[in-house]
Amino acid sequence: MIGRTPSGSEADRIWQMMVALVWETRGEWRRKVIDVTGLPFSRARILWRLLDEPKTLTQIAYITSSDAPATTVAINDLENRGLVERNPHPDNRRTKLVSLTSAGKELVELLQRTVRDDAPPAFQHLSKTDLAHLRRILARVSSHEG
Amino acid sequence: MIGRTPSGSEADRIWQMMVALVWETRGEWRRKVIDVTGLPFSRARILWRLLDEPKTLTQIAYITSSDAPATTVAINDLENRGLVERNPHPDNRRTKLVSLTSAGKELVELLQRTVRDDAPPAFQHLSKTDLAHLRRILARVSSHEG
DNA sequence: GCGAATAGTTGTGTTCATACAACTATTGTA
DNA sequence: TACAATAGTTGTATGAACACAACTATTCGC
Repeated sequence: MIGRTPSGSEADRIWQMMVALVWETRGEWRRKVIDVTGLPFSRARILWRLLDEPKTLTQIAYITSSDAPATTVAINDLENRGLVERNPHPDNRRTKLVSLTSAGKELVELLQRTVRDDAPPAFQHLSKTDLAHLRRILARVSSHEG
Repeated sequence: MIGRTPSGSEADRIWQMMVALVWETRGEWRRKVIDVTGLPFSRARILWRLLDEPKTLTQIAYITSSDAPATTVAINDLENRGLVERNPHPDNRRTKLVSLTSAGKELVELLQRTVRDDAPPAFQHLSKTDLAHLRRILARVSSHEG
């Protein structure tokens, strides 16, 4: 369904090729995440993001682009499953820091090990030169991001 | 949440960079699609796929990786909105061909015009050479797909 | 200290997605 | 012809996502 929007520039068209390529693989990957974790995808996604560092509910709401009530419910769910815990914030007693429990951490690490987001076959067959080009270009785009 | 799976090859790592890049843009894009069409995303997606050619319900179920009942419901919805119609299949009276009505076609074309999936800014700033590399590489991957 | 703003919780209602069971109609085949 | 497989429909149940309204607790600015 992507790669069909005829937008302006050459960059846009190439971008859309890239989106199409990636998009096609996401369905299966998503299902695998759900399978391995036994969690709804959006919950698994929160766990993943907590691996770096604990986050407040407001931060989580922002990341998931949902609102405060939805976030409370999600964190309640994860807390009930023993994957996450609320801790008091050192500086502000209004806010709570959500962090992974050891079980939560293990689950994310399991996810990383089992649901390998490997490149599709055609991608694996690219030449070393092409891969180098691609890496360089993507790195450039990523670094200019945000 | 992506680009964090430490898989094997260099190709895998680059692939994951690409996924991360694309993934970040999808939320907003999805919301825009919902906004413009006034449809749930999954419905809009079906319309999009029908632009090429009419499809049977089984084909649509496969594309959306949902089952037959869900597909019937989705198509009923789109039909009630006047965006889609069921026609008899010329060769097989069991199957029905779903095609866009003129209103449906107009909606998809509106979508294509308004929800432009433009490349992110950093992408726009790539050199002509890099864009050419990228185009060539992506084309190679796409053509080897499936 | 008081009022406004912030952080989070609880509860409600709606829409979507998903999965399954049971059914009709048609086609293909032993 | 009878039986199995295919295509689609209807109904039901459940879980998720999303958006509000109303609330408590805490903090910040005046």
